[in-house]
Amino acid sequence: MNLEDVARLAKVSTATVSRVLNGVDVVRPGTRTRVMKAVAELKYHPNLHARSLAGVRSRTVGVIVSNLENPFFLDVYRALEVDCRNNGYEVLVANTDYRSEQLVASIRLMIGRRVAGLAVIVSEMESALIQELTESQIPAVFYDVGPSTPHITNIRVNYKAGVASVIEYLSGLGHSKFAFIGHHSGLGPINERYSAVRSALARLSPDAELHSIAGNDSLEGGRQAARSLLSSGYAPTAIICVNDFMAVGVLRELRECGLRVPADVSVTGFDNIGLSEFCYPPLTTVRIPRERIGRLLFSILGPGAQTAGQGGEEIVIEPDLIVRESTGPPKSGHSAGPLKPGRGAELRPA
Amino acid sequence: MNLEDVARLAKVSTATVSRVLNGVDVVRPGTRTRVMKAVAELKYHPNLHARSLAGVRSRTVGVIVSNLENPFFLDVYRALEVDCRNNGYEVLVANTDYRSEQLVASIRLMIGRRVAGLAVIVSEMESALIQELTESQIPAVFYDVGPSTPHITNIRVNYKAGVASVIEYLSGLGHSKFAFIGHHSGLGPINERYSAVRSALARLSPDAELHSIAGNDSLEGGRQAARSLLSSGYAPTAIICVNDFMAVGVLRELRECGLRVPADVSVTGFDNIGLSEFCYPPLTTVRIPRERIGRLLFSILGPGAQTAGQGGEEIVIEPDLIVRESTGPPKSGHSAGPLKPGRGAELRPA
DNA sequence: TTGAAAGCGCTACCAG
DNA sequence: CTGGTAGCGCTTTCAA
Repeated sequence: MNLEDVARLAKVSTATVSRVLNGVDVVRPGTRTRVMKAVAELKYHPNLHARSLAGVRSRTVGVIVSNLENPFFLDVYRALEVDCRNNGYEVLVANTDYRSEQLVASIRLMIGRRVAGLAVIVSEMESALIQELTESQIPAVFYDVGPSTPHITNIRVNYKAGVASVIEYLSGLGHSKFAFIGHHSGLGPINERYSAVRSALARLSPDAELHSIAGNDSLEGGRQAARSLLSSGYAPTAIICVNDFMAVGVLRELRECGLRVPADVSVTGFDNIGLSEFCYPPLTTVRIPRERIGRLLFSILGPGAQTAGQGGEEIVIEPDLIVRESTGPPKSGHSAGPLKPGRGAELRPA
Repeated sequence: MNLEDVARLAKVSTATVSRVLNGVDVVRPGTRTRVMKAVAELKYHPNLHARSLAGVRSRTVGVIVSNLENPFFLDVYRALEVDCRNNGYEVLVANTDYRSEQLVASIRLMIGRRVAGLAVIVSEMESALIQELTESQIPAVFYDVGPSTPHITNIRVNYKAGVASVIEYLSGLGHSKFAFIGHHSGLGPINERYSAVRSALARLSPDAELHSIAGNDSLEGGRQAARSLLSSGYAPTAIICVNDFMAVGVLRELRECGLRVPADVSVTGFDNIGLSEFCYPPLTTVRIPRERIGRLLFSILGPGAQTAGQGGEEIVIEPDLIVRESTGPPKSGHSAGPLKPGRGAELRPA
C-alpha cells in the first residue's frame, strides 16, 4: 500500500497525492477532496522512512540519557518533548545505563537516523565519540560533560556553587562529620560533585571529616550505600547525596536502622526532583531547573539549529539551595541558632 | 556521504560494501578489510531510513504508554527494552499523557515507521483506532484495554482478584469506612478497578461505606485527591488507591494533616513499584509482575510475531497481595486479631 | 493546477 | 566471491 495506490484510486498522480498530504501548493479543492477520500478509504499511512529518505529536513531530535529511571533525566526529556511536539518535531530517546558501549551504540543510531539535533545528557563520555559526532555535522548539545567543539554546545551546571551552598548551610548548622554518597565514581560530572564537596569543605570547615561511598544510581543503590556506610563504623552527622534519587534510598535505610532524620543525622540531595517533596522527611536539596534545560535544548536543537552560532557555546546553569526538613543541627553540635525553617521554604543560607 | 563513496574509496561495488556492513556472505577477508578501512576513514554511518526502505525486515518494536512518569509504565518499557536489545531489536516509545489525540498520533507514527510490532499500554482507547491498527497488519498487543481481534493479542490483569484480596484483607482487619482514590474516571481499566472495589465490597462487607475521588496520575494528584477527600468531611479508615504512585502522594498529605498511617488510617496502593518500599510507611499493595509483562511483550512482538497464532489470544496476569506497613486495624474497629505482619512480608490473607 | 520522472541510500537478486 | 542493477516509497523539479 503506497502513494501510487492512493493516486490510482483518486485518479491523480503520485505528485498530487504528495502535495495534498503535505499541504503544499494550492491543489484544486475538488482534487484535494478526492485524494483525501482515497486516503481514508485505503487507510493509507505514508512510509516515514521513504519520506525521510526523499530528503526533507529531518523533524526529529534525539536525546541520550544515562538513566531514565532517575526522574531527573526523565524530567528533562519530558520538557524537551513538550517543546518538540508543539513545534511538529518528534523526539527519540535512548538510555545508556551509564555504559559507554551503550552510548556508542546510541550515538551511532542517532546519526544513522539522521536526527536534526542531538542532546547528550550523560555522565560517561568517550572523546572519540565527540570527534565522530562533530564530524557528523549534526548540531549537538552536551550536558555536563565534554569539551566545546564546533557544532556542539555545552550546558553545564555550576556544581561548585550548588555544593558550596549545601556545605555552607550544613557547617553553619554545626556539622563537621560528613559523608558523601555518590555513584560511578569514575565518571566526570559525578566526581565533579565530589571534588566540589571536598574543596568547599576545605575552605569552609578545614577540620571537618569526610568519608565517601558509592552505589548504583537507584533507590536501592542509595540504600545499599547507606548500609555500607553505617556498618563501616563511621558515624557522620550529615550525609550529602549526589542526587535526590539516591537520597530517598538513604532515608529508607536510616529509618530502618532506627536513625531519625534530621535529629540523628541530616541528609541532603541534589536536583530537586518531585519525589524530594514526597519522601519522608522532605529533602533539603539543590534545585536544577530541568524544565528550563529541556526548553533550552529545544531552542538550540530545534529550528534555530542552523542559524545559531555554530560552535562551542557554553551555557551555565545556576542552582539554588532548597531547605526542607531532612536537615538540622547535629545532635551534640554547636548549633548556629534556631535556623530550621518551615517546610517547603526555599532560601539561601545567610 | 553514502555507500557509493565508501565503495569508490575501497574500490569495490556498493553491493560488496553492503555485504560487509551486514555481515552476510563470505566476502574475501582482504576485501572485507579494505572496506572496513574505508568505512572508518570516511566515518561512514549507514542511513537507517534507506536501509529500512530497501525492504529488510523491521527490527523495531514500538511501545505506547499513558504516562512514563509513573514507574509502572517505565518498568514495563525497560523490561521490554532489555529483551529487545539482547535480540538486536530497538524500541520506540511514545507517551500519550492519557490523551486520546496523542494516542492517535502515536499509533499513526508507529504505523508510519513500519514497526515490526506494537505494544499499547494505555488506559484510553478508541475503537476506530483498533480497526485502523488491525488493518495495518502490524502484530500488536494491548494491555488492559480493547477487544480481541486478528493480529492483536491481549494481556489483562485480573483486577477483580487483586482488588478482592485487598478488600478481603482490609475488611478482615475490621475496616468498614473506605475511600477509593483514582484518576481519569472515564477510562476503562481505571473504572475496572473501581467497580472491582465496589463489587468486592458488596460481597464481603455489604454495609461498608465507600466514597470515591479522583486526581491526576501523579504524586501531586494523589496528594490533591487526599486533600479533597479529607476536606469533604468524610473520615475513612482505609484509603484504597488506584496505584502506588498516587498512594505516595496520599501518604504525604496524610502526614501533613497529622494523620498517622496506619494508626489513624490505612492506605493501599496497586502495582508494587519500587517506590512503594521506599516511601513512608512502606505500602501495602498488589504486585503486578511488570518484568514478566515486558518479556511477554517481546515474545509476542519479537521474532515469533509471524509464526505465533495470528489472532485474539488473551493472556491473564494474576496479581498478588503484598502486605507492608501502611495498613492495620482501624482505630476503633473490631480487629480480626493480631494480623499485622513484619515489614516486607508477602502473603495472601487467609 | 497537475503529471512525468529523477533521484534519496540501501538491499537483494541475478550474472559472471 | 564480486559487480550490476532493479526497486523500496516518497518528494521535488521541470514541463505541460
